[in-house]
This record gives sequence, C-alpha cells and structure tokens, in this order.
Amino acid sequence: MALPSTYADRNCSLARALEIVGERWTLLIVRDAFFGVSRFGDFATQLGIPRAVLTNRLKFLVQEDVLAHVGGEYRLTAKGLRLWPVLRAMMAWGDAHYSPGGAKRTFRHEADGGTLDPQNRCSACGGVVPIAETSVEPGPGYTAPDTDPDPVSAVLTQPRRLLEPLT
Amino acid sequence: MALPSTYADRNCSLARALEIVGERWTLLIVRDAFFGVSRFGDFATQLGIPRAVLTNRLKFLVQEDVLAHVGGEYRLTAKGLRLWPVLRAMMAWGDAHYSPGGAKRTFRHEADGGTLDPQNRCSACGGVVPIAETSVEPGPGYTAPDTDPDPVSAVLTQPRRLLEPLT
DNA sequence: CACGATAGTTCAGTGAATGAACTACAGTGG
DNA sequence: CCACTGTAGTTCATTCACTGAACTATCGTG
Repeated sequence: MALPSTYADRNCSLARALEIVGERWTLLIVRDAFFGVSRFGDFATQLGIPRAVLTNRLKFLVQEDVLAHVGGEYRLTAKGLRLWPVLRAMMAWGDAHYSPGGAKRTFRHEADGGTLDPQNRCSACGGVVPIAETSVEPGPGYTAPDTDPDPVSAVLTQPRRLLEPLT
Repeated sequence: MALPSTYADRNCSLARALEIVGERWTLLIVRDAFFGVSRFGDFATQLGIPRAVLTNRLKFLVQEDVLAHVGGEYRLTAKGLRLWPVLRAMMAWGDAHYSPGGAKRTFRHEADGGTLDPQNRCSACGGVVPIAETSVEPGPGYTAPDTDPDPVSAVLTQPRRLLEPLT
C-alpha cells in the first residue's frame, strides 16, 4: 500500500499496520495461512489472485516477518500469528452486517467443543483459546457454492484445525 | 477494492468486510472519524489524501452506512462504530511490532482514569468500556513531530474524548 | 532423458491513485 | 451590491499498480 507516512501518521500504529497488511489481498493471504494453506499454487487457486501479485505479496510478507518461507512452504511466524485478533474482529464485523443467516464460519475449542466468540473465548470452558487448539467449520450463515469448488476450497470447507497444513 | 467474489470468498466474511473497509485510506478515514474528524477538509488535511479519492471513499462509506452525512458533517453510524474492535486490534498489532517505545496512543476510561487493553477492558474497573466513555492521549511510544503540525493534527494530539467533534 | 507438477516471471492492456488547478456556493464585511 | 474568504467538492493529465494470459525455470520421478 505504501501509505505516505506523514508526521500525523508516523504516530499512528494503525497506519503502520496498514502499510504491512493493508494492501489488497494481503489479509486474505494471511487468512488462508491460518486455514492451513502454505503453497504458492494453493494460494493462487484459492484466492484467484494474479500470480504476479501473489509473488509480490508473499515476498513482502516474508520480508516483514509475517510469513516464513521454509522448505518451499509459507508459514505464519509468531508475528503473523498475532494477526489472529485482527482477522477475527473483521470477520465478526462482516458476519454481523453482511451475513443475515449468521456467521459464515464457526470456530470451536477442540478440547471441549465449545464455540468461540469474536475474542476467542470458549462458550464451554470460558477461557481464551489459543490458535493451535481451535478448529473451523462452516457456520450457520454458510451457503454451499453452486459450482464445484476447486480441491483446495473443498478441503477448506471441511471442519479442520487451524494451521494444519493441507494434506 | 472490489475484490472479486469467488465462490470461495462468498463464504468468507473477512472478504466481505474487506470489500467495504479494505480499500486504501478507508480505515484511516474511519479512525479519524472516531477521533472526532467530521468535515471534508479536515479529513483531507489530516490524511494528506487526494481530494478526489476522499470524495469517493466518503461517498462509498455513506452508501454502505458506515458513515452518515448530515448537516455537512460525516459521522459514524452504529455500523461504523462497530468497527472499533477492528481498529483497536490493528493498532495493538502495529504497536507491538512497530513501536518499540510502547503504544503510540493510550486509551483511557474517562470515568476512573484506567487504561484500556486492546479489548477495551479497563485496568481500574475491569469492565469493557464503551466508546463514548473513552478518551485518547499520546502514549509512551509517541514521538513529537519535527515540523509544526497542521491545526487539525495539533488538536488530535491533545487528550480528548472519542467521537467529540473538533471545535 | 522425457514428463508432469510446482513456482514463479514477463508483458501488454486497463483501471485506479496522485497532485495540482479549477469550480461552486454560502456567509461576511464594506 | 460586491469583493473576500472558507468549505466542499470536480476536473484532468500523469503515474502507478493490478489483471490475465502465456511463458520459463526447476525439481523429482520413471
């Protein structure tokens, strides 16, 4: 995005954060990484993003230490994992205002099956659930696609644990 | 931004949310609205955004019911106010990773002076503080600009209550 | 060494952002 | 009545980034 850093924005961490994750496609790439996507081709087919742009974004995210590129796979770093609250907050807002049937995805505490609120607090045990212990599944607002999804999307709509690499 | 809504993304509220607030400049405009900016010219000078782009963004945000345009002023709607957790989450991430001296801004519960964590929980009373009761001030990571700020920026670096219109 | 799979690069065409200048209009003072 | 100022935009040529399709590179396998 390369927002100009004016003196006003030099003192705003929101502007700084947006320079990293505010570019088009970037947060969707990060979301897919949370869902277990790790390969160039999988990002490309899942998002329908031009490969040239994907190359740029991945390069930048690696440079900024949001993703790590190891063994041909892109994985979230500790810094990238800390974007989880941002994604959850945005999803919650989108669910609340653009998904009349309820949340498009349900997040669950694997240990006890409780559902997670936007702050990742478990309805069963009451604790804040770490990413490694949460799983995703289609929520009440989910609507099945009319066309057959690509294999990557098909896997991603199955209930699965976060961060688990695609088979 | 007009992200293409593929079958995959039709079922993701993150993608939907990004179509609204994922465009360049948009979240900074919303942030300024939380800080009390409400006039076209103030947004323009504060953000350094091209006026043509500002016109587009404001028009779109009004159309999407994030802002309301009444009496020549742009104000956050209920839907817009619900973006507060998104902004807070992003600011927290930016503070954590790009502001070694600490948060650039401190948010405070006006009633008891307690500071707010990223979930807006008050350190003093322990409750989640509504927007109308919180105030902003420069935080420990704030650094004074080297050049004289414009009048709008100057006002915004004073401790002030959120949503309070600029004088 | 041929073959397919994966990970990119290249490039022409298009659309959006930029920045500076310009218009529209309302209110104020002389 | 008219200049003057402030606010809110619009216009436009330039630059830049995204798009989509095709192409190249590299690796592992048989």
